[in-house]
Amino acid sequence: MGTPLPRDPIADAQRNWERHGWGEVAAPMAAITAIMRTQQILLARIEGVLKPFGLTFARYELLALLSFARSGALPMNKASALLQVHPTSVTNAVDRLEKAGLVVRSPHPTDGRTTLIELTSEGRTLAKRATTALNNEVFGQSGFGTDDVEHLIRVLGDFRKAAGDFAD
Amino acid sequence: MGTPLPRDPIADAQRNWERHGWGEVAAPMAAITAIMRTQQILLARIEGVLKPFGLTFARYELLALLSFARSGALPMNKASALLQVHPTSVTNAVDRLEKAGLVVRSPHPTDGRTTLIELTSEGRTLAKRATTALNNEVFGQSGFGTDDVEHLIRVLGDFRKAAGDFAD
DNA sequence: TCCGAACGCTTGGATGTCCTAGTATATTGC
DNA sequence: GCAATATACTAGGACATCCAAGCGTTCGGA
Repeated sequence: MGTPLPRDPIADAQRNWERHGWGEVAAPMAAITAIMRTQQILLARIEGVLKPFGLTFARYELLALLSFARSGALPMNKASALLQVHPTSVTNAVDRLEKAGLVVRSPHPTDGRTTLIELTSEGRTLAKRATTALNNEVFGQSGFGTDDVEHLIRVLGDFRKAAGDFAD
Repeated sequence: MGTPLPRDPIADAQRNWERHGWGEVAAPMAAITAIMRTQQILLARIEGVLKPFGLTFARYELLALLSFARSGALPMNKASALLQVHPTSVTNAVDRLEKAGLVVRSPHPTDGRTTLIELTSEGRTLAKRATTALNNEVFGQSGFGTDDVEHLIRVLGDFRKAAGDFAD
């Protein structure tokens, strides 16, 4: 977005919270705000890597999910649940992926309500290439130390579980 | 989005990554994906609390920022830099806040290019009330332990600094 | 058996984010 | 002093997300 700021704006916000009598919740506020900002940075990096492939993160996630499905196909509601996004978001992504020839919609063999999303061979190839790029350029250079990665996985996993994402 | 999944989809993705020969980057991938999902959950909670006030998170952030400015006013480019969003996003937020009577635009006294955003008294009052609600209903019940909060602030702070957010 | 409730997907609308381009004002350099 | 460059904001467009509604299909209890 531009040049680095002279000081960390989130640390400033934390101090402001404390100064206004909200010391009790200043730290969680800062942590949550940091998560929001970190997500924004990571998303920008990911989108940057995917752009040459004509993909966005939302579309890539769907392609990757399908590529791990045994048959290369999944019902739309299943994809919605696994990606944890609203069904209309999946409809949107499938529309565009289908237009790009990366997936096709097909009717469910036994349930007339359900639509299956199926990877085309182009889709499978592109998913592989995009995954390689993301692994090399983003996940392989996350900037997080090994211990920190483990800690994040644990802490955020507990949070997601408590939020009702999964039973496990 | 619905019922909890039987298993953690991110842990599954991590296993898929390992199974396909990407063991080296499977953990960072899982950590990053967890950050994306956690952000989504937190944002939904925040928006839920702000909805009764007629605010979204983007608009709230701008109100809060202004409420901490000595004069209750900031140039748009300053707000854009501090909130770390694109200038057009600030334009968008100000348009809506101004329509709601919470802020007003005024010309900069010495620089004809610059527009100042100024809190109205309604804006200041609403910011206070919304902050109280967020502190009580979100930040005060984040679900993160004290140690984890400190760890998140440190790890994500290092990450943001390395990403060029601030010099400090 | 059959009708109401539940489920699955899509359409339309509101928001937010970013990018690109355009207009106006300031600053800089010759 | 004036032209070239830089800065500040806004308009228009592409995407993504969610919610509310509508339509068709399936399930379940009387």
